[in-house]
Amino acid sequence: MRFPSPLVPARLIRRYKRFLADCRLGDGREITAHCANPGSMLGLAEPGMKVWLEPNDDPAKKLKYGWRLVDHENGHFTGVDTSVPNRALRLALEAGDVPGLQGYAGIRAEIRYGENSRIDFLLSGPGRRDAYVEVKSVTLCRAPGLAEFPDSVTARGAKHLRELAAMARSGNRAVMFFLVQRTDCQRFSLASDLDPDYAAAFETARRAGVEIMCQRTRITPDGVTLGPPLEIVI
DNA sequence: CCAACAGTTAGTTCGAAAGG
DNA sequence: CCTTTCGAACTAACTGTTGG
Repeated sequence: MRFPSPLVPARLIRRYKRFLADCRLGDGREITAHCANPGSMLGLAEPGMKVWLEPNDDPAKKLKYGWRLVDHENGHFTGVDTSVPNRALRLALEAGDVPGLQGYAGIRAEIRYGENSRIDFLLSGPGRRDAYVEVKSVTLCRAPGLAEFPDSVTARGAKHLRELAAMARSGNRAVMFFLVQRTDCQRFSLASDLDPDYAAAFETARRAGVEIMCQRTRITPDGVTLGPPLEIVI
């Protein structure tokens, strides 16, 4: 997935009200960028961080920049846009590049299921079980090389796991797909200390037959693509 | 009177649904 | 068919309401 417009570097001044981030551009101008991540962004919204913004000249948009990346200034990046994982995974699914999820003729997004939820991807094909795939964007890293999810309490995430478990019990494939939007991690684990309820729901889902998948992304200011699988250590 | 709980709000995106 | 509209998603902080 390529960014539609070339990103520009900036420095984060502060993030506030979930969706807003004041930044200083290279020419010294201070602007407010849209933060496409309503999560806690633990460790990723520190004032002074180098960030990359996507400019736009869309008159319908109030904010002329969107925050896409954190640049750790050591060659590594973290993607903060929560809509990127779904787009990048869709491209990879269509290209047949996702191990374990290849050869499905039908790829549909945002299909209603469960109790008023939507599944990120419903994969189907002749002669095989439907596969319900839920994608989560992983950005938390507290120990070197170890990516973790979630980064705060997520009741919705736990609900998604229960609904995936229900699909697995009723004979479908159900996949929890963690997409790590960081280039500096090789292993993945659950942040059970941050949300014990989520960790419990995860174990229940796994015992019910929900498959766990986890892949890294390759990130540059040009775009984001899927990378290799991570070792899951739970 | 205060704590606990419920509802609301913020901006953008995506895809589904509805309308022409 | 294409265009427009609509709802859901994301979470924290705030306001308003309720109950002990």
